[in-house]
Amino acid sequence: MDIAARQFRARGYAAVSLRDIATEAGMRTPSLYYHFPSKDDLVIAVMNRGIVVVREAVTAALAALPSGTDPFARLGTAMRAHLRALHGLSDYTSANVRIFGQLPEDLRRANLPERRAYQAIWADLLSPTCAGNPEVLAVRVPFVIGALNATLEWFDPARGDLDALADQLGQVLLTGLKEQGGK
Amino acid sequence: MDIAARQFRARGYAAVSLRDIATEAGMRTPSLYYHFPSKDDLVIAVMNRGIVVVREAVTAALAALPSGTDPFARLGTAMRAHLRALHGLSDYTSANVRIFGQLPEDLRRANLPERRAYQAIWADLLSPTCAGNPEVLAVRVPFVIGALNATLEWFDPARGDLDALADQLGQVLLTGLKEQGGK
DNA sequence: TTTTCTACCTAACGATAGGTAGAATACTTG
DNA sequence: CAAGTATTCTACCTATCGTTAGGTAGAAAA
Repeated sequence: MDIAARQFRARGYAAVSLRDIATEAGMRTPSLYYHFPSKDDLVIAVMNRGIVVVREAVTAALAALPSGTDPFARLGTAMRAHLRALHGLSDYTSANVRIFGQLPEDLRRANLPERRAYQAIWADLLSPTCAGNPEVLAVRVPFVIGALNATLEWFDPARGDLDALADQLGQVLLTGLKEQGGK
Repeated sequence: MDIAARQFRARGYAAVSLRDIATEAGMRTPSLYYHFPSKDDLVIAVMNRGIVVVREAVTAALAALPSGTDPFARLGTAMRAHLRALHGLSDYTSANVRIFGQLPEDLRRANLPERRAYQAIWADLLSPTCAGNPEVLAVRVPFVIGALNATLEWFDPARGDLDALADQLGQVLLTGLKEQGGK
């Protein structure tokens, strides 16, 4: 599964064949079928773990905060934890974000329960910013998650500081572009 | 190309075969080869047009503004035009955003010149928010474009008002989440 | 000692992919 | 109308895909 996640992340869902995965794992293709009944089951397992990993990372980071922490500080912490999971922790979360849009609909549906559970965390985090307006919340939750996930397409943690990125994005999302972005 | 863009947008790059495109176009697969020398050439043409379309839409919207318009009003106008191109105008831009991450590296590289030209527009728009700090600008440009593009994964223009979305996202991006999102 | 399980193997299947060769048809122009 | 060009056709190729069938060596359990 580690190998599958790495390859899915790097090259996409359809472009990675079971042969590719088996080769890197040092075995023959059909041997994979001892561990997974089909490619679909393998990819579902990778996808679900991707959400579990990031959810655990975010909840752990929030739990480490002193109780009564300012809602905006909690948001910043969650953003940082999410970005870390995306760019550093493992390939599962990044693989999930990368290939979710490439999956046929039934595979996507299989990942929806995990995704909804994760979105619920962000709904809690963001509801203080929405004045109890559910329509605003319903937009802000996917928007923030989507904006963070989109960094996967352009930010390279090998060439830039992940913490600096988290700081900058936290500032933009919390205080807006009108706030000058200086040192 | 219209049909190819629609299918790429809906089902991804690898999942769409030349047979699918030809069938919907009312012809046989080899007939496509009269118009495009390969699938790669077809997809490159679609990808490039996708950026051209959104760039023209944004520059036209900006040109229609009275001269001397406030930089933040210009930003809001550009965001709205970008979202319109993504969700309404044509399938080329949405296809581009959807499948760019799925393409093999050489095809992605073929689209980079257009993408860079489009990013230059946003660099101009955003530089007033960065106090002349090039590192901040280098983060904010892809961040804003990526955040807008990410709406493609969760917003359905058939079930929500695109203008309302543009208003909300403009507010969040310009003034931040700390600004309560009310009516 | 007999049986079952684990973790792989080789060989091959049907389906589908992008692509090619060359004949047939449609359209335009002298 | 004839010639030539533009477009689409039929028929086929090779490569690769996910998957299945059937088997094997060795460890674990009965």
